[in-house]
Amino acid sequence: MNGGEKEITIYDIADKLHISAATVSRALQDHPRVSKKTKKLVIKTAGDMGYRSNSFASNLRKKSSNIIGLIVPRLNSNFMADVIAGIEKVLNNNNYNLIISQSLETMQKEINNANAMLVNRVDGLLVSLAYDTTNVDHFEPFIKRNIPVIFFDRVFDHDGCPQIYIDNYKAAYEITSHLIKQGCKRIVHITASQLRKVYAERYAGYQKALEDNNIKLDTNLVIINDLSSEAGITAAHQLLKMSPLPDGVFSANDNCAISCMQTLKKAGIRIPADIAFAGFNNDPSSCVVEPNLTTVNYKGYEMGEVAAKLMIDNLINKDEFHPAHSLVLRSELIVRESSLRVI
Amino acid sequence: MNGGEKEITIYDIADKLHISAATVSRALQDHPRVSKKTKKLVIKTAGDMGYRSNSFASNLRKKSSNIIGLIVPRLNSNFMADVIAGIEKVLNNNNYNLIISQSLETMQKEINNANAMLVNRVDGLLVSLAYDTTNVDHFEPFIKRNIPVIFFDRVFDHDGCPQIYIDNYKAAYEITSHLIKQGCKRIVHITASQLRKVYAERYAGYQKALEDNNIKLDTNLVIINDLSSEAGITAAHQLLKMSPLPDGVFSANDNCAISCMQTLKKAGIRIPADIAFAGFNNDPSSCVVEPNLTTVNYKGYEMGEVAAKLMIDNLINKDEFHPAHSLVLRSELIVRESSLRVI
DNA sequence: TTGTATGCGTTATCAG
DNA sequence: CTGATAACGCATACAA
Repeated sequence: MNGGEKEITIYDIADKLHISAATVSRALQDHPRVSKKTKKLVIKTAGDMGYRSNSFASNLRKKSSNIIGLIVPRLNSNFMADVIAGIEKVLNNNNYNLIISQSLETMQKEINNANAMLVNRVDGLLVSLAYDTTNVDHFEPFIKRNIPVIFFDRVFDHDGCPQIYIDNYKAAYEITSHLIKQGCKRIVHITASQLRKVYAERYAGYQKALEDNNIKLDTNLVIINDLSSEAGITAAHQLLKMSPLPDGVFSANDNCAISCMQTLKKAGIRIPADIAFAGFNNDPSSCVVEPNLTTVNYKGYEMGEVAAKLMIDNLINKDEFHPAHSLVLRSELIVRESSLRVI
Repeated sequence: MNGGEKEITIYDIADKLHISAATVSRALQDHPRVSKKTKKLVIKTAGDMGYRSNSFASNLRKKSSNIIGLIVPRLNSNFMADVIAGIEKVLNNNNYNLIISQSLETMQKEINNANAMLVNRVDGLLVSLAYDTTNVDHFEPFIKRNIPVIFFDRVFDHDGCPQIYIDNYKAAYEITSHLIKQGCKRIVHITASQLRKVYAERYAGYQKALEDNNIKLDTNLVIINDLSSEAGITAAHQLLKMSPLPDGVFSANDNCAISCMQTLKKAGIRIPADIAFAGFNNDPSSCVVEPNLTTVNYKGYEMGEVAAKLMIDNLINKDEFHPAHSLVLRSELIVRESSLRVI
């Protein structure tokens, strides 16, 4: 019972104009070997008759959908919203559409989503992995079929899958070094699942900075959680129980840093005098919180654009040989009051 | 050149098992009139052969895509990210997929997006309108074809299109009354395009609250912009030039309220003593800013869930008669320090 | 420049 | 319970 009247097809247009369906099809595609006059007539008639091209039939014939799939851990984060906005803009400008789903940080749902994308016959897949994803076998069916799979942010090493990310190691090294320069000696690091390279590398950068400054790594100062606001509050309570009190915190995201900082402030801790703080992401809230949060600027929008552009390039030059080149985007340390000690 | 080997079809499975393609098709759909044994065998063989159902062909036959379209003004806002997360969850649980696009607040792009959705043959469309959309003719092709169009948040009155929103008039009335009770007499209202009912009704609620408290509306105190952070800064400078200085601000979103508040604070204005503040949305930043911002809690996630559920209901009972009922969701005033004056 | 004919892979109808 | 067959609407190879 879909729609009162029957849908118009190219045959209906052909009948009306006493030409063949093939010509109508060609005219609608702006095929070079159709006279200007017929094209104009066909397009006008199509409009008048309320024709809409049937993408099912067209896709079936062409074996491509012009749809790109996107699988992310969560849709509702500032960072991811920016990424998606960037992706959508680029795809839309290139006449591709975007179909999205979230894994909610579980590998099982990520697998289900991947299968749905496979059945929906996306022309390419953009992926940022869930916390607990241990392998990427669920993307093999795409790779086997030469459907490009591009990882961004939460990436995975796989031959044939380009990756887009920032130099997390370097950024973490810089931010930790900065804290040390501000006089911090007992720096807590709050991070998430070490299965994800982003977090493992931030941790590694933190370690290296300590080492280069002759500070021994104290694993009691490393807290692994899910970097949520709630986790930040819990972490704050953990910190308060440490003795001596840490004098610095480097959280792997702003969200967690902010709630942790606020909880500590309520407990009477002075930021940055007692404990200096640094986050990661440059969330809007990072320059709302007082004192403003030192962080790493890490533009989601740009990452989305770059990922989508790389996808488009891959699809356009599908026949040519493509080394799976990866892209490392720039990030920058933004020093704000939360880590600045007046000396 | 898509994929090295040929894609497996139900015919290949049929050949291998020496049964008909029809039986394979039925088995894969778990059709009741297929023996358990055949079903099991077919499903196993399909898996072994690396079969994936061809949704193009299937959709072509069934004339439905199981895809829902979503058009929003911007993807990267806290509110919208929550909405989308809610929508995706519900759709995914019901085996529908989500295809999204953003109008970037322009009607022209909204029209283009709508056309793309039409060609992509979405089974239903969820829409939140751009600032400058003056009519909804571009959704007529859907309505004509009985494809459900549901408006949420930035809605439009149209017979046959359900709407989901909150009572903006009431919320604005409450928040303005609250400011008045705190002693505010010259309350600035910052809002956006009055083409959008959400903003027009908030403005109306503001006016009504003034009126009920015998405060004369002063249109010089009403600022219309795009509610961005930048607009908040500009608004702050406008406020500073007003004399006498206003003693309250009700901004139609938190984002703008926060940047305005921060700018005023830097200029030496005390919040709430000199100027009391209230926003709208309950953005995460609203409880990070100091003083914490009084606002209206307005859960995007729930709105997304409700919209998606209504869509699913519509699609499942497509044959039955459906009055285009609308839904008004609950919202609540959250009073925080930004508007609390110690008396 | 246009027309003819065919197949893309399913699902649904009908018959057994 | 299973099989044969006919659409679904379009794009393209081939013919004219």
